[in-house]
Amino acid sequence: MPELPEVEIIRQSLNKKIKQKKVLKVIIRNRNLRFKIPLNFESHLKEKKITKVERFSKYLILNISDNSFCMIHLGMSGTIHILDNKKLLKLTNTSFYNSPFLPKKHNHVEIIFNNFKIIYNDPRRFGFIQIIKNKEELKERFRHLGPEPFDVKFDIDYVYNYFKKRKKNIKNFLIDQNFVSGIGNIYASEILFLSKINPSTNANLLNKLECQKIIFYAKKVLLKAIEKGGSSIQNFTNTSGVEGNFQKNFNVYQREGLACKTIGCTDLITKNIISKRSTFFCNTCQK
DNA sequence: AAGAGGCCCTGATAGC
DNA sequence: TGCTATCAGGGCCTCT
Repeated sequence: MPELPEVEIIRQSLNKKIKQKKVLKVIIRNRNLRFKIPLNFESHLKEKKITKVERFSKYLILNISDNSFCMIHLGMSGTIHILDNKKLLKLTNTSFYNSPFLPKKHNHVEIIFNNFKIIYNDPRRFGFIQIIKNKEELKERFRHLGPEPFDVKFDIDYVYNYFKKRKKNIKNFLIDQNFVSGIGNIYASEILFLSKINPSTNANLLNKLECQKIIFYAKKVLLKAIEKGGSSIQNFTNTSGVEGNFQKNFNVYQREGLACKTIGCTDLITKNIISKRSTFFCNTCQK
């Protein structure tokens, strides 16, 4: 489940690898991702340079030399691998695959460069790859998304006023991309734990101090996760050295029944289903 | 317009 | 052992 930090880690290594490189060929084995990959996808990329790789929220944005964009979303189980002439590099550790090697199944898209290729693998096909014609179209595509937690627009006035006129629990808002973009189910639980706010709390009941805490810890948790190379849900080891470590810093996520990490707290972590999503919290620390 | 719920998909796991 | 049911959840869609 790549969220903003994991996508940022992938962006960094992908940018290093393919910036200013020319696409020689594109192979598509399965067009049926979340959205069908259009038939002209291959010809659109062929013989063009990738000028740089950017990111917004959980979206990777490959800038193409003709001023168009190739947008990639990894959905829940998408991974990107680099197959070098000599070695295989896995750029994300968030899939359900345990193997550090290239999975045999579900390699849907290959983008081939001079002496290496990048491979998009996605067992559940919740991800997608789209061509965006120009900047205006890109802006339109992201129009519905709220600011990232790092955005100066994500401030106390925005958050407090947003909550004031709405009626939904805070957990739901944190994973609502219209409100704030980039946070998913894992980091939402972590942010609320650090903010000492119960995930079921109605957002319009939060005072300004609590809103400030959410803003502060949203930034802090995501930055820390990026610093740690993202989160690996499965505990595998990999020789390519691109594994994430943030899962070791989880306070609540997937820690149901384990001791709360707050010093002096003797409670156990609880799991609740909120709007069909598992939510982890400490009933004592998060009132 | 806000918010609830459904759907897409495969693999891991639980239960019989 | 082999079957079926359930769960995992991001984004988009429909309905109220």
